[in-house]
Amino acid sequence: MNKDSALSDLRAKGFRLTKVRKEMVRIFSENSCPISANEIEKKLISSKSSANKTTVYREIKFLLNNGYIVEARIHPNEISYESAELKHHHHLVCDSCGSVDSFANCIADELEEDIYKKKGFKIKRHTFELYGTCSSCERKN
Amino acid sequence: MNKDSALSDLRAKGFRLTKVRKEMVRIFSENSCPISANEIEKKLISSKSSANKTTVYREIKFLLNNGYIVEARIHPNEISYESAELKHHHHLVCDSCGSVDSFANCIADELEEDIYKKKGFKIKRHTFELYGTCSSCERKN
DNA sequence: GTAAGTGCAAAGGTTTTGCATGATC
DNA sequence: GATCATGCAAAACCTTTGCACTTAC
Repeated sequence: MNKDSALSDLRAKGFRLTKVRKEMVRIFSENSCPISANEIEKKLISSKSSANKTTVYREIKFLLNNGYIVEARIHPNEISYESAELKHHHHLVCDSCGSVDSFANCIADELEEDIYKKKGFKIKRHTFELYGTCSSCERKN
Repeated sequence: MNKDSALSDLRAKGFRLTKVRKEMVRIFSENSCPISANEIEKKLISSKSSANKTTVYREIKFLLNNGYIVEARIHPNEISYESAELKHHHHLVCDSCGSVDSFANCIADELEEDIYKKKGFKIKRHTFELYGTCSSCERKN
């Protein structure tokens, strides 16, 4: 998402522009890879805008409910989030080093009509994450 | 998985056939939809073979490590599992009623070579779950 | 009998909730 | 000054670990 347009958008909708909110909007706008509540908390500390974990969770929920960010489940037992404005894509998660790359190929759209016709199931969203070994870890073996 | 072949397989490998293990093998062999530790615990109680949650988790880990079951992440904050012998498939999860259907279409295999050529990333496994509204919930609206 | 499997209690990690305080508009 | 946002403490979840007991072989 674009930081400035998101902020003026939020203001126009009557939401308050607090320190944490502005910082989190900035973090998501500058970050190309999904991040967890824990990582957000660390980034807030680094930028000298530290916030309570509860606040981080509440702000995540706020940005999620208002469509600024989306979920990405790249780690077990931890939900990550990224800007909703990024072009539709999915992730390549390395099992060895944890690095996250992204790729754009996706057939969900093509499946959508087919599955609706066959099963009457209306797809709204989907997850599609690939796990394996990245090139640099592959070279080490 | 086939219950009897799984049990004789386990015996052949020198593992013990305890009550919980036999029951869980049966549950996974008869269940076509992914289930969580919590749901397994309930099924064990129903079949009068109740076991401690810890035991359920340990048995899940055991069956997972030995290749009898696989993970399916269809719910947030909860891991589900299903028989590893089912033909490769993915899930249609209804946001309204929670029902889980499955479908076989998957492009991960086709992507595999392409992504390896382009990025050097070696895909080992993947998630692909579709969320939306099932036909019966769609009719109600 | 010996190892593998179990139960209990306790703890780890992530996420949520209640309530009083503080900041934004 | 009225809400919305925050912090703290506590709790709710899911899952794991340590240790003593029990069971399958």
